[in-house]
Amino acid sequence: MLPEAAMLHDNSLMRQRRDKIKAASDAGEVAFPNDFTPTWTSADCYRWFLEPGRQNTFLAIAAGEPLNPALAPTSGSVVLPSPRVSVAGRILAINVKGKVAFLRIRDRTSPELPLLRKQDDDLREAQGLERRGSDATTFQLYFSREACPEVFDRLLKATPGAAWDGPLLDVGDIIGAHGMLFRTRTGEPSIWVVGQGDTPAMRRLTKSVRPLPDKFHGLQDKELRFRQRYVDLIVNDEAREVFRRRSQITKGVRHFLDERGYVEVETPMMHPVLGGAAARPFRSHHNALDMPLYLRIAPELYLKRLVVGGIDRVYEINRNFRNEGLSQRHNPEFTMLEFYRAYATYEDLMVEVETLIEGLARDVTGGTTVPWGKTADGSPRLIGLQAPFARVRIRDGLVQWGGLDPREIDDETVLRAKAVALGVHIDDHAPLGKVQLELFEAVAEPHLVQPTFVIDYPAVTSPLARRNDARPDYVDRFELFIGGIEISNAFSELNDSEDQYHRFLAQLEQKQKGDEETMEMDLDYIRALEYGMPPAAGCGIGIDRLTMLLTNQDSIREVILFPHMRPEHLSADVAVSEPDAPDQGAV
RNA sequence: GGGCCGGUAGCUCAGUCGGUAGAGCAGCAGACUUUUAAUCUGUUGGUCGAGGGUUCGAUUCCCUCCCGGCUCACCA
Repeated sequence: MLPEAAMLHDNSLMRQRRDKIKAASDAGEVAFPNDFTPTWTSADCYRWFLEPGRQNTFLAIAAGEPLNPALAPTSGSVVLPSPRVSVAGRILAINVKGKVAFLRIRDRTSPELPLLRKQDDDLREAQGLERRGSDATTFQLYFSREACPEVFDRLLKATPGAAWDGPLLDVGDIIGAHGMLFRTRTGEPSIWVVGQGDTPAMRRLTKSVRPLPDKFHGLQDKELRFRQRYVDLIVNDEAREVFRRRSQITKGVRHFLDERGYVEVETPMMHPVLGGAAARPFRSHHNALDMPLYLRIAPELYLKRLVVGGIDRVYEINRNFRNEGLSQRHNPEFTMLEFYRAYATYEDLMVEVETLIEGLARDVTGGTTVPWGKTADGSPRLIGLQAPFARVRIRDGLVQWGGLDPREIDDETVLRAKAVALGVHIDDHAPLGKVQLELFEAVAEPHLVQPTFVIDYPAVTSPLARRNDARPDYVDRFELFIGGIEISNAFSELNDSEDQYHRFLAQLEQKQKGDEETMEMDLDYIRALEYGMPPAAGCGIGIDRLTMLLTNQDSIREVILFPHMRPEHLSADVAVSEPDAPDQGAV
């Protein structure tokens, strides 16, 4: 039985928490209110503490109000005026200590807190105070029974005789609180929670019926982390950081391209004709039109139609779908940036790509040297992302890493023998160019850790790329490898409609030989080219893989919020429905 | 699809050379007026992934299946 299956059933912890909802309802409260407006975020609060004179322990009193005797300063405390603040968030820890209590909450600004805490530490150090030294992503609320006895007894402590004999709050609940800013004896920026008039010190806004995972170890099971990403995001700081960076990356890409005059577009994700890449598609069907459709494997042909239409600089960031195997680096749907630039060559795009990636590394990681996995001795492997990147020709790579003599590069017999010796499988019907490419990938990719543009691609493997003027069997194309994985693929675009037509024909021939990943003839695309596409170059960048690189994650599933999984209910159904099965005897 | 490893409390894990299981956290009861993985005392909680076999007895051994992780192959 899957752990999830068990969780579909109620358990004692959940029953207990549901009873607490009922206790609140019975007391006349709205169980799930939506009338609380936080006025400050946790980051707002932190920044308040960064102001001069607020680094050491102090007690805050509400500005303009008399000192509340319940908030009597401990001996030696400085008293500072504080604004009254309302904050809201999810409780990540409850710590009741006699007649005081501490809650740690998280809100939408929590990712900013580690940096703010560091700034705070720097200020404290400059004044001869101890660094707090914490990278906590939660913000602290302080309660004293004296300041808010009704809240304290009802929400945080057992109250004998109450509808529910115990604290009504649990870790995981979402609360709204009101109070003043102060620093505890240990210097922790906190809110002294205290009500004001009709404003209660604290209210529960949402009850969490399911208990959260272990507060220290978090959620470790990868399957549960991916299936229940919401829980992963609640309890695992690293997961939140990965997706914060992913958002920065896509924003950074858009900013970079927008600044250079590119126009963002959205083209069809359902294609009547398969094209733009070599891959197996997902098939669908339109009922009203009674026609087959493919989920797109690449946006390329539509984007180039737009270049024909006069959008000389165009890009799209969106999903591609490929009906192929799953792996650490492959998800059936993945996010691709493609951009096209008229009057540019693939060499121009190399500069554009290395500038983009260097800039993203700076924006997202703060530098151009990023850690990527570990070296053989266990220390972090470092990748330098400062431009320019290295460039290597496929034939040079075959010589350098494949141990081939330069004269053997065009000898298919020698290459195939080499492939067999290395245990690399290459189709018998593959032409020389494809043999070269596959052999190169086998021998060179492990060496392509530092960013490297691979160039000199054989024309047969690139049916949409422009031929090299001097050597028509080759195309003006590059692939960018970083960390041993392919990050980008780009080429000068073929805009000769007649050549394009014949290359599509060649694809059809490949298909008849049994290749399942060929493109189809796209006559409308040929027609578009016949109107004339300006000379152009285009580039694709795998956003998921780029995110892996800039977050040091070795699996694509760590950078996709909801990676593809087997359907969960197959196993859960068995476990859950068994007691009610109508014909249990007939097995 | 092949190979290797795994599934034990809500979570993180230990354990049982075959005699129906433990810890920490969470929960519950209590103590504690500045904690931050708080601490201390007591305590609840388990169809040991599912089914079958061997056995007096299976969570443990065997078989099948389900689910997952890693890995190889195809692919970006």
